[in-house]
Amino acid sequence: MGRGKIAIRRIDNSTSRQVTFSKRRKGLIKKAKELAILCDAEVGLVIFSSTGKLYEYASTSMRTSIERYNHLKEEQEQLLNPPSEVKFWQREAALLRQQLQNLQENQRQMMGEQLYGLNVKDLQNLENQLEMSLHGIRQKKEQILTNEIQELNRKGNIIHQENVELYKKVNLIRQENMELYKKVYGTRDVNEASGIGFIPYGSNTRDNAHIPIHLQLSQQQT
Amino acid sequence: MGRGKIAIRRIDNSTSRQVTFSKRRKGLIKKAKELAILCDAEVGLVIFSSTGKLYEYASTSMRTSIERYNHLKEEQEQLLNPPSEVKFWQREAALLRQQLQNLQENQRQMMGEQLYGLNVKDLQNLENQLEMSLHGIRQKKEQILTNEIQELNRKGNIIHQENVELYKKVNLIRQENMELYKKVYGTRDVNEASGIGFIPYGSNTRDNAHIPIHLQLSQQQT
DNA sequence: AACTATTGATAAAC
DNA sequence: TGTTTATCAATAGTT
Repeated sequence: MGRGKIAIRRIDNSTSRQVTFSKRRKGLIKKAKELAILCDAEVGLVIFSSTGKLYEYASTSMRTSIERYNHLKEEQEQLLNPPSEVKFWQREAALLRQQLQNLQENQRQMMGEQLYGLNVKDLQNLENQLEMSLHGIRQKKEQILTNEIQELNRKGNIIHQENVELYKKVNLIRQENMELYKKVYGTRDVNEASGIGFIPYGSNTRDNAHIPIHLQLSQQQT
Repeated sequence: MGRGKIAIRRIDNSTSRQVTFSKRRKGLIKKAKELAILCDAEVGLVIFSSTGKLYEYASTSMRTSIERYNHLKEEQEQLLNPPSEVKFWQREAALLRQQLQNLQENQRQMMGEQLYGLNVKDLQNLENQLEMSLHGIRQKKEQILTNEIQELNRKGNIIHQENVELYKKVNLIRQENMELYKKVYGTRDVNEASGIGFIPYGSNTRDNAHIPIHLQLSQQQT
């Protein structure tokens, strides 16, 4: 693919060899990336130029890929060896990897991706499952809210009770105060003189002192 | 590049994902090979399919490439560390690699490849160098041949001397024999009766018994 | 480094 | 998995 085709053998001219290296290296890494993304594969690529410079690409991380490669190779070499403890862990890892994959598959479908290949029944099941999940989640949420409201009501009532008690005390003290005032200044109109009036219980502007005050909910809604 | 272009994101359909994986994996490995050959690079490539299967390509060997990668990475990490014995060997290795490369370059030119970019003077030098080499080689070869010829001549002379001695002995014995024959059978023609003639020294068909026989050379010529 | 004519890779279909 | 074909992408040679 170019102005002309070239034979696949070492390019003699060092300049054009370097140019080609630069171009093709870029292309190779791009293709490696695409493979990893398109096909959900793990790709590790190292390139040493003829001058010893390193270029690399890894879809996850080079360390991880190399480790995985080494483990796999060791595994292959152990096919003839006596079954050891290693085998157990290898199976364990394979199992976990499988589980992880299933889980991912599931989650992808739950997220509404990767629906290709599912028939109506599958989709119905998925829908039902999602609805059940949703129902459970809403129920849980409502219960939490209900509990919180109840708790707030309880606290509100307690505070209201305290409030009533306090009003009573205040009025008692005012009356005592008024008696003392009369003894000191005579029978003049006490209210006008002091500016401090008797406040009967239940004279709030809001006429709701009997019912608990509904406090603002502290929980944020998502 | 295909019937239609596709977005670079995970392919949902697992069947076509596998098909694409197979095709692109093949293509990627091909391109990796080409890069290695065309540009004289060392390439290592590992691919794990989403099912965990390993596919790999290495222009030299995967172990080698991984080792080289690890060493290089360690080297990079040591840029901040105190200069150690490792540094020395790293430089040594770099030096050797450079030397190796120069040598390869040289040899390639000596082999008549990679002559691009050389001017007439370079070419003349190269030619002179080659001619000097050739001269030395021929001289060496001729000396070996000369020595061999001398040695053969020496051996030939010895054999010839032995031969002469043997002839003399044979004739002496024949004469003894003839004397005995005469005593037994009288004066009849001894030669016709026995069929055994007197062979005088020097009566060879080839009249070269005096000069050493030039034996066939055992050395093969290249 | 930018530009194209070409070849090569590959997506889709079978 | 292999083959075919239409199309897009990579790149060899050039400026």
